[in-house]
Amino acid sequence: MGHHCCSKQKVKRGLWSPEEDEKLVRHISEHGHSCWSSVPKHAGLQRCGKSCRLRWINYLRPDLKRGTFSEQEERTIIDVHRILGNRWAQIAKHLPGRTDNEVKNFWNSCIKKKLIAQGLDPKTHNLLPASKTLLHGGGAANPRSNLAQFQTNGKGGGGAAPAATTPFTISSPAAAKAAFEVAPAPAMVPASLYDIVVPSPTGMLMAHDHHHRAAAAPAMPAGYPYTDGNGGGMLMSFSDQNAGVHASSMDFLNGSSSSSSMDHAGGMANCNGFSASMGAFMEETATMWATAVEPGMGVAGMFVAQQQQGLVVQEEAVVLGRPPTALMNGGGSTAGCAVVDKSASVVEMVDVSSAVYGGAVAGPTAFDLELMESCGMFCGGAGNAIDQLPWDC
DNA sequence: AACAGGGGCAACCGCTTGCCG
DNA sequence: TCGGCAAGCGGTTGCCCCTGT
Repeated sequence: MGHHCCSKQKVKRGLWSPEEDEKLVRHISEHGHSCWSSVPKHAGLQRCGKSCRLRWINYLRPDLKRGTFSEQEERTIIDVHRILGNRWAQIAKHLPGRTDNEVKNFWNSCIKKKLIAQGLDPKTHNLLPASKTLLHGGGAANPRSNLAQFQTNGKGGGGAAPAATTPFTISSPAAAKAAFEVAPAPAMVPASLYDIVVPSPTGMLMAHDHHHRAAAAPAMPAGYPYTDGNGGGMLMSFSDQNAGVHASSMDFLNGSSSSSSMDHAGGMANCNGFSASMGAFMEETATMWATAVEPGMGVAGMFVAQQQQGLVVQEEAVVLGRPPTALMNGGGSTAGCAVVDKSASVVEMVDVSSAVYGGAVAGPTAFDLELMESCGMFCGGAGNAIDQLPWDC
């Protein structure tokens, strides 16, 4: 069955010839494509408008990158896919010059197989059952759960598609707390794809800030793009304009924070277990954001204060009662801060001049709200298990 | 050299969404 | 509010090419 638009006319199907390509390119460069259904007629093509549109978007557009995917692109796809699932168009938006079709094909033909080969379920990014059995067999007990363990013990795990594609499976603080506390020995996250291997049995995907926990923090691997080279890792910061300046740093690895703002931001009572679980969740989100945002995309979506310079700024802000942004002028090679006005649903980004961005951003910028929404952050979005978190915001 | 099988990729199909009258 | 149309999107198909036998 052809397209409804195709049924009205005799259209050619199959591969496009160079002549057809040339006609389409010439027509669009001269007249644009205000209405795709009229393009084939005006361009002199025996194709349906839909086919023309696809050909243009996936192949003829001048801004397409083409060629093999870089390691960074691959990592981005994996990280964003872990959050968004098979939303190829959304994923492709984080890869300039790549189309959803290209990303989808690359995933199906390459990444998917790599994940499976490493014992990961490409849908959930969890360890496959066989791998879990193998890895959980005699592992040493460690209360610090890694991502795979965290997800495995959440409510979703597998089964129905929505849950399966949802990277976060906390159904409630209590459930998360329980899941976290009874978590069996963690398994190592298979190496190479996530590119972060810590030399400890914890298998954490990300180290935490060594400014606080230098002795305990696992070192980040050399070359990991979001570290300071001193072993420091990710750090998330929150501030609440309603409550005055209220910045905090989160120590995800150890399930604690330098202030109570995590619970405050979550709109719930203090709960150590939840803080730990929430930390894992936020860490995951941070990973995705940090990886998904590419230089030069016009999107400065970073909710992560990075490395110790950022931490110092945040802490100083608390002490001085000044917005952390006021303390971030110069001196740090990498610093970032997000200011969140929950009541007005406004998120401002300020100065994220890190290697991640290639120094492309300076001054207030727009946060990647679309991505946040996709992730179901801040009670937004629908269809994501994270929505079920009783966040009061 | 011929054939079979598999992988990769371009294109298609059909459902969903958004816009407009 | 509803229906029609166009665009967007994800899943699937089928062709082509490469590699192994």
